[in-house]
Amino acid sequence: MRVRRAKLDRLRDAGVDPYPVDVERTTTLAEVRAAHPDLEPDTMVGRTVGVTGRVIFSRNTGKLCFATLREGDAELQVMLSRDRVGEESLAAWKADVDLGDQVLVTGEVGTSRRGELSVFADSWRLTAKALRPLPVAHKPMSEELRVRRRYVDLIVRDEARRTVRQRAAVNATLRAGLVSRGFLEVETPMLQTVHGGAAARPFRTHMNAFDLDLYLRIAPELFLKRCIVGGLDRVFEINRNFRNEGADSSHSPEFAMLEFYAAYTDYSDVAVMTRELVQECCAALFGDHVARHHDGTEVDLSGEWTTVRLYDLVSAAVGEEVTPRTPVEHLRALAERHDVGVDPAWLPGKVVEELFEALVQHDLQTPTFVVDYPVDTSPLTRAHRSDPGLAEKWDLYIGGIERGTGYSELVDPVVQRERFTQQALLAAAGDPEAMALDEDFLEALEYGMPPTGGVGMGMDRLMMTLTGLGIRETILFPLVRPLSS
RNA sequence: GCGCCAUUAGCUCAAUUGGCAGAGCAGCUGACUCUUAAUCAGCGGGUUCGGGGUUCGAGUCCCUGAUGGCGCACCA
Repeated sequence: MRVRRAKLDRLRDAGVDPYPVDVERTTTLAEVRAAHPDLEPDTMVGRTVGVTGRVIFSRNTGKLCFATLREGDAELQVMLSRDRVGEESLAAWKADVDLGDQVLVTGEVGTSRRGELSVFADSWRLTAKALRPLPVAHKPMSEELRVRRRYVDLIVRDEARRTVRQRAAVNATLRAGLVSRGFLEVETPMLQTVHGGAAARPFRTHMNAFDLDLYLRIAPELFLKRCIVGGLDRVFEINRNFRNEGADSSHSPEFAMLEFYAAYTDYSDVAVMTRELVQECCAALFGDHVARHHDGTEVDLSGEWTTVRLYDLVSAAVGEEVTPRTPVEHLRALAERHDVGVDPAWLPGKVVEELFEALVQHDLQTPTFVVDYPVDTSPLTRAHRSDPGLAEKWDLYIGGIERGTGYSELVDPVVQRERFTQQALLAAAGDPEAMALDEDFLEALEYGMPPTGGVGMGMDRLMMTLTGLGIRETILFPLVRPLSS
């Protein structure tokens, strides 16, 4: 760093602009590679180009210097010989150019005697001097440094760049897939006066102009449903949610979520759409419906996906039939028998879900829709059309982790008000994640909402499903605790 | 929030029972017109995460704080 600052000062004193604005790039490294795929060794093509890139390797054999430039994903060798650039310019290259610097090299395209495609420089100039050295190229960066200095990670590591592209491809594929199915992309508030749509603790903030306490949204659900009330029959949103909870390898305090709602569909219809959309994303990345993780693991997402009822899975796991009518005392006894800790305040449905999470969830490796959840833990879902005590809800499991959820939405304003009132009782009893009563949302429902199916799917989790990476690798700049000075 | 482990040169890591803090790469100086993780010769580089303690002596042991990783809890 000190040495490079000194070089920078020396360059400025010599009248060299280390950060010029007029750089005569005529083509990209990728284009040069694409245009000359199969040249014989030691040939010149008679074409002069101006290429730019960051110096990532440098080799000096005296009167001939080699450097490897990288620009995005493309790499190309440049060669600087005394014969072509002259003694003075070659000496300046050796003295001034460090690994990590960005340069413009103008010269003829050809191949070295060893056959490496190269630009034979006639001239060169700095386009951006690097004051900090790149990390050693052949040792992995620590995970912490990769996250804290993602820009360096992107310079150094192919996989980091690939992950960004894959995420962009998944976003584009989902948008295209939803638009082609007649969905409209909307953007709903992230600053909300009442947080709702999920059970989670919110971040709080304050608006000075209205002297108003606000929440960062934990889900867009209640606003997207307002869209349905307003006659926008198919809507979706891909955007950030914020939850003030733990951060680990599968949870980030801000995370991207896809939610979509379609009038005149139910939870079975939207399950099919969800499967198709995930398969389309997989195909966009890998060409078919098998996800290839970076570590070589393959995850088969093809074909129809299994659908199993929650109570059937729990019944099988505990060895006796469990139904929505099973008394909560008996459920607690079953939990104790299987070493599953339960809170005495929990409703029976919560105990059943806990049994599922402890005994079944991690075995659901292949894509599985777990359907028909207890109604008492699903306050925004309509009751099952034929099974009392159940709600028309599914959770999608892949690799033992929940990847998304879908409902036949509760549209009855009277029942919805009762559900909110029950949540308020839970909140009064000390449950910090109980949903708040949203009077404006209830008013919207009172104008009449058509039957609607809806889905929420974490985008980061989808990326994890497809790539096998941890959540902090799928997010370009994940939140990290600041270093103390 | 709780528990366990880690933090040493720009980067990746060593350092025996508590006994002179080291290597590779990067950097600097020099040689070399076909290298490609170039090679060869030489040189410099440290608040061992911060603070306190035990000891003749601490990277190493004890206390404390910071940050990170993993596990648990909560959640998606």
